[in-house]
Amino acid sequence: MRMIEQNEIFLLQGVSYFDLARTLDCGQCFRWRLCDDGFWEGVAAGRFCRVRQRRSVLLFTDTDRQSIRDFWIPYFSLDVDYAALCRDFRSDPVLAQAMDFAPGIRLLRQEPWETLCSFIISQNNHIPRIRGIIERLCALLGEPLPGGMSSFPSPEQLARCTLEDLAPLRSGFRAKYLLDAAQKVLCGAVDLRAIGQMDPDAAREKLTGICGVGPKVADCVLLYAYNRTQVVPMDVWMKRVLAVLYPDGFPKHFSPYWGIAQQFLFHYARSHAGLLRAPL
DNA sequence: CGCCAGGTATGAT
DNA sequence: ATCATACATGGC
Repeated sequence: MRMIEQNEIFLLQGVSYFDLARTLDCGQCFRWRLCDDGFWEGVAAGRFCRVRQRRSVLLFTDTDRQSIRDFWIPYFSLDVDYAALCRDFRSDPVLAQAMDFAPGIRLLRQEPWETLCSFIISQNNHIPRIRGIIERLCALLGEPLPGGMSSFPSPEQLARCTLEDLAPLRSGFRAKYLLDAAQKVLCGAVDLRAIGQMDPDAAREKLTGICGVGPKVADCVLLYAYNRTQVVPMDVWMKRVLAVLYPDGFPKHFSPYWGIAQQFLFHYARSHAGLLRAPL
């Protein structure tokens, strides 16, 4: 990969095994929007940018060279050798089919606090509605950023709120969970920095101490924010995949990376609902 | 209009 | 331990 600049637009060339649209639209993140001009715009960790893909080239605007190198490349996992990973995955026929159906999905490295809140909101909810709630949350409590979007509100900002303050989010029963998460993170009962140093079982134990955080939400945080690639969040779709496509369990061979494989399988399952819907 | 959603807390066996 | 049920809301 190499980066060149053409009047305010940064071009990242030689990008492979990457599909921007699928990566941003596969249910791991909720704050990116496709604009009419083909650019995706979004905010991550308090940074706004616009990005578009043309074959093996990524075009960035509203950011700078250093942010791309130090933040956006790791954010999109463009520093990870997916060629080797996908070659390995291909030895499994089910995974090969899922990757052929929708190649290029990469695991994002997202900010832990935002990821925690996002997946608290995700429970028993539709993806379009998850997006709406998060958008209203950021507009209500986040800091305005250049570009028109707002940052994700900090634990402090959220902890200052009452349930009534959060009513405009229309987040239903989840609002009290958000407040509990904010309080526990603010007072140090849950130390998001320390969780980054813990093994997945200890981390899961800590996270599920937050009201509204069960095993599925905790695992989403471990995978999508802490890059614990061995963790597989078991939602209804992955349970169906397991029951129908892997009746003898997931092959052990890829165990350090099953979380990444999960992304292809999750997307494949949702796109073939008819084949997988009935059983559980 | 009902059905259901990237689940979890709660109370009952 | 395991199992059923309620849960707020609105996209489809």
